[in-house]
Amino acid sequence: MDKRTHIINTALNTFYQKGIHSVGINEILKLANVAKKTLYNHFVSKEELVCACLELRDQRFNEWLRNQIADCTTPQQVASALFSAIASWIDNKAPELGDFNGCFFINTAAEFPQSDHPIAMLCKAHKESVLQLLFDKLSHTEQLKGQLEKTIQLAQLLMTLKEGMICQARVTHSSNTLLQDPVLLRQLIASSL
Amino acid sequence: MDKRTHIINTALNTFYQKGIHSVGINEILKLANVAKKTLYNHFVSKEELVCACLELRDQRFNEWLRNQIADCTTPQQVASALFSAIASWIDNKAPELGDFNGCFFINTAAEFPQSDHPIAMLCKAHKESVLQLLFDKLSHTEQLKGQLEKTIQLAQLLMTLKEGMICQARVTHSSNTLLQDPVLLRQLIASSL
DNA sequence: ACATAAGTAGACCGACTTGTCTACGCTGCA
DNA sequence: TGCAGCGTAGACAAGTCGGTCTACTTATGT
Repeated sequence: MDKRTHIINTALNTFYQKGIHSVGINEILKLANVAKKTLYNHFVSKEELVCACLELRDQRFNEWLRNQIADCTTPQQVASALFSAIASWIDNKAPELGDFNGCFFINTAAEFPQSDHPIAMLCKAHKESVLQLLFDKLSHTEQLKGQLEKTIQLAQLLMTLKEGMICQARVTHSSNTLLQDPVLLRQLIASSL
Repeated sequence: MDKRTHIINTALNTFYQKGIHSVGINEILKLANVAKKTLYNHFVSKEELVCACLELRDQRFNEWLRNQIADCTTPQQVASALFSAIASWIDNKAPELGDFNGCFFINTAAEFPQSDHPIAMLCKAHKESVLQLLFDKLSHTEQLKGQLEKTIQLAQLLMTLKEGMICQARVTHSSNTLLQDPVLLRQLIASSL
């Protein structure tokens, strides 16, 4: 396999499970069975490696989410698919995303509080791209066609609920089945239509 | 002032703004104008100091939140007060909680991923105590008296929305006014009654 | 066949980390 | 008066970090 992508894969897994500051370059080298020179041949610094990990994660997560909501044609279906997808991820039934350890971007942003830091900016960019993804999907439904304002509102609401689910699960180490209740879901959607 | 609490105050402010791993003991010593021996006279290690910070923060945050929802007598009022309180915190209008930098407990938990670590357990405990606080308040309202199951559900939902608001604001550096819309709020509550 | 590139193993550097220890100053109490 | 006890200032130990560098090996392409 390509050395570069192999390094990024190993680093992403390790960073996601243990955080950035807690993982040294040497640990990644051992896990990847790669010499230090090889790593610094592909990346000028640890920071650049972290950025590559964030980009890969962004790509993978968005693709996964896009697939999860691919077949939805109504806002209700989008919301239902979204929340059950997140729930299955929390329950470690989404192997593409690795063992659940919260949102990699929120975790990483917590370690780099300066908002102008390149790493923090990538975390922000990810959240914007996910919001865009939800917005696009919702805006193609019959119920929301042409209703820009309401579509934005609903996408925002879904994002907030998604983040809440993930963060709660991360800290409490248990998944919240609340948002899979179809009755509650219908009410939630109704409030934005 | 008592040296010990002065150290904890300084440490809490600094850790909250910059994260735990990014802040060395020496930085705290300088900011607090305190000798190293004094610090290690009160705390056996950095970890113990971090724990003291978490406990102080838990105390302050819960007291603040309790005050914010003190006068509420209906679930709608609780939800409304909760979300506008969080929004004002995000907009740096809650001086008791310091300059907004997300949830200290979620940020800290992200830096200590091992769930059995004392620090991670304090973070989890905080979330449970906040949930309990909301549950207690809701269970004293006329509308939810005796309805244990529905009360738990609504408290959970409010928690999820609260976490979502905070995490989103942390990463995107902007507050989301969506949850202050009374219409949406009424629908939300209605789904749990 | 041989040059060039890319790999390995790991010593090494300087900066930084937590935590200990020495030497000394101030204050309050018997 | 004298002696604990708590404080300051900061050197120091022991270890980790990111990153560089040397010396050597392997693979590839003309």
